[in-house]
Amino acid sequence: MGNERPTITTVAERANVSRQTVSNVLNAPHRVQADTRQRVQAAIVELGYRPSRAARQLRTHRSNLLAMRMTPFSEELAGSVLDRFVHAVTESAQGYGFRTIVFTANTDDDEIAAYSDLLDSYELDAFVLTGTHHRDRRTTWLRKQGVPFVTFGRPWGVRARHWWVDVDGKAGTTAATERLLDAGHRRIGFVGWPIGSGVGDDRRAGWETTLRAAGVDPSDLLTSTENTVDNGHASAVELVHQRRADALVCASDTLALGALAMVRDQVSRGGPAVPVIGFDDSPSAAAMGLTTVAQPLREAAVTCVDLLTSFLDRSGDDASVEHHVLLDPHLVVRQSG
Amino acid sequence: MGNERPTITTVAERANVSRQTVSNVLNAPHRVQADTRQRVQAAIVELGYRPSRAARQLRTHRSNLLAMRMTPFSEELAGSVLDRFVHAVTESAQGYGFRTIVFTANTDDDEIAAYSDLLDSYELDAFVLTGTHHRDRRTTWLRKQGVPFVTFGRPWGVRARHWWVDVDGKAGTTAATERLLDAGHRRIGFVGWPIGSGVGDDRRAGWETTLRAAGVDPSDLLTSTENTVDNGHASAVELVHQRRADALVCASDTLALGALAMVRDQVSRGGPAVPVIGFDDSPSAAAMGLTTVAQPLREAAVTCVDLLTSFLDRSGDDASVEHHVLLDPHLVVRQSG
DNA sequence: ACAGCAAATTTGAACGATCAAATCATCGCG
DNA sequence: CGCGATGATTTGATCGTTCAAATTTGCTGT
Repeated sequence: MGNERPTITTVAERANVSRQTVSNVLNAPHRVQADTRQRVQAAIVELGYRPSRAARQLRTHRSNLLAMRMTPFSEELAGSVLDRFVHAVTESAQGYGFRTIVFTANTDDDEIAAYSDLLDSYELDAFVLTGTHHRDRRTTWLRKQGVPFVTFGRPWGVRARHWWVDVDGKAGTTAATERLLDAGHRRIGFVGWPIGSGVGDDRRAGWETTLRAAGVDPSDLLTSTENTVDNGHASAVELVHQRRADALVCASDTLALGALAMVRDQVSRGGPAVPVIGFDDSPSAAAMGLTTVAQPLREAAVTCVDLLTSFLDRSGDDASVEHHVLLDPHLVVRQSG
Repeated sequence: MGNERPTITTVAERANVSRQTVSNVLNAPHRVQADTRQRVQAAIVELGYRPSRAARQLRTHRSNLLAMRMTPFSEELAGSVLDRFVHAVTESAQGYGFRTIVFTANTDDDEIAAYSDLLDSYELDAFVLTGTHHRDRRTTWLRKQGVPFVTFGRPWGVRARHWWVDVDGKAGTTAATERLLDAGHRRIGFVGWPIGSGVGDDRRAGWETTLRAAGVDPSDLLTSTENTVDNGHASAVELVHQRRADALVCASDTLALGALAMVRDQVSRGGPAVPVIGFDDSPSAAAMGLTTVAQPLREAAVTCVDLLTSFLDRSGDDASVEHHVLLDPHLVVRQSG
C-alpha cells in the first residue's frame, strides 16, 4: 500500500492541479475556484494529508508555536495556580492551531536565555509570561527584540508598557473584607506578604481601603511574612491573640491554610470561630473548606491567547497600540468564612 | 550592523570552510580535523549561530521534540502529581536538547488524535504517557505506528508490552501499614478506590498482604469509593465508628485529607487520635501535616527521558528489548501518623 | 618517484512547503 | 474584432540544513 507520507505534490497529482493550488486551498481559499477547491479538499481527505510544519516554517518563519515557562518544580501550593493557567493557555491555543512548548528556568536571566534559544532555533511565534514583578527584565528584553508576547500579570514598574491580562487582586480582597464586615466583624486582620511585591501590595490595598472606609483603623491588624503555611499559622496567632482580630483575610491560600489550622485548633478548645478567607482557590482550599477568592484563570488564559493571535494577525500594522484586560475575581464561599 | 540571522553558510564563509564542514563540526565532530574544528567553533560563537531546527527537521525528520498530555484542567488534588511530573520531564529533557510540547485531551481517543496530528505535522520524536490503565488504547496505537514512547505507569493489561517506569505502590502502602503496626495498631483500615483500577488495586494489595502477614483479617476494614475529599471523610466515619479501625491508610492524599478532617474533628471532641497516612505527597499534604507516601517523581522523570533517548539513539537496532524500571516510594512522616 | 589508500573536505541534490512572477482563460467594451 | 483588465492556475526559485557522492590532501611503502 502507498505507505509514504503524502506531500503537497502527492495531493496535487491526485487532484490534477499544481502544488501551488493545493497550497492556496490551505492558505488562501478565496483565490481558488469552488469546484477545484472541493476536488483538492477531497484529495486531502482521501490521502490523509497534513502539511509539514517544518517545511512551512522554513519558508515563512512562522512556527505556530508558543512558549511558556512552567512553575519551578518544588514550589509550594502556589504551583497549582500557574499550572492551571498553563493548562488553560494550552487548551485555548489549540483552538487557534497553536501548540505550546513549555520550559523551565530558575531566574529571569535563565528565562531570557531560554527565549533566545527558542527564538533562534525554533522560531517561536510568541510567548506568554507569568509572574511579572518590579523591574522585570524579561519584558524589556522581549520588547527590545520585537517579539510578540503577553503577560499574565500587569507591569508593576512605572515605565514598562506591553500587552497584559491580569486579575484585580484589590477587588478580590475588597470583596472578602466587605463580606466579613457585613457579617458584623470589625477588627479584620490581614495576613500578608512582605511589602514591595506588586501583587501582594495590591491585595493588601483592597483590605486596607475597605477597612478604612468602614471606619476601622487597619494599622495594627497587619502581618507581613513569606508565603508558607507555618508563617500563616504564626501570623494568625499574633493577630488573633495579641491584636484581638475577629476575622482574617489572607494574601494567599498557603497563608490561609496555616491560619485556618490555628483557628480550628482554637475552636476545638472552645474558643471563638474566627472566619478566614484565602486567595487563589487552590485545590487545598477546596479540600479544607476554605473560603477563598478565585481567579478566573480560564478566562485569563483565553484572553491572553486572543490578544496574542490578534497581535500576530495584524503584525506590524498598528501593533504599537497597547491592550490591557483586568478581570474580576469572585469569592468562593465555603465553611471557613 | 550585520543584523541578519546567521546561517550555516555565513559561518562557513567566516571560517573559510564549506557548509558541510560546519555541519560536521556540529553533528560528527570526529570527522573534522582539530584545528579546523576550533576555527569553526570560534566562528559559531562569534556570530552567535544557532542551527535552524526547521531546516534540520525537514532533512532528517527529527524534531528534537517530545510531547506529553497535561492533566485535565479541573481535576482534583491529583492534578499536582502529574503537573510535577510534567515539570520534571521537561527539565530533564532539556538536558538532552529536547523540548517538550504539551497538549490537552479529554479521552484516550482525543489523545490518540493529538498524537496523530503531532506526528504528521510536527514529526515528534517521542511521547511520554501518564495514567496507564487496563485496555489502554493509546499504547497499542503507538506500538502499531512504531512510535517511540515511554509510559509513567506500568501496563496493567496482560498483553500490553512496552517501555515503562513506575513507582511501586504496593511497597508504599506496605511501608505505611508496617509503620502503623509497629506503633501498635492492629485494626488498620484502608480507604481505597473502586476495585478494578491497576493503581488502586496495587496500593490496596500492599495493605492487605501486610495486614494478613501480621495475622489481622482485613476483610471488614476496607472501603472503596471514588477519589474525593468528601468520600474520604465518609469512609473514615464508617471505618472508625462502625468497624472500629484504629488507624487508616489511604489510596490517595485526596481521600486522606477527608479522613484527616474527620479524625481531627473527633480528637477535638475528646475522641482518640487515629493516625492517617496518605499517598502522593501533594502540596496539601504538606500544608496539613499529613503523613504520606511520596513518589520519586523527579527520578521517575529522569528515568523516562533516559529510556527515551537511549531508545532513539539505537533506533531500530535491538529496540525490541523491553525496559522496565520500578522505583520505590518513601514515607514522609508528619503529624498525622 | 609514484601507485594506492585513507582521511579531510567540498559539491550537487533533496527535504516540503511558500513566494513572486509568469502564463492561461474569460470577459467587457469601444 | 481586438485589447486591456481581471481572475485562476502554474512555474521557477528559495528557505537552511543534511545526505551521498565526488574531490582534494596527505601519507605509506617499495
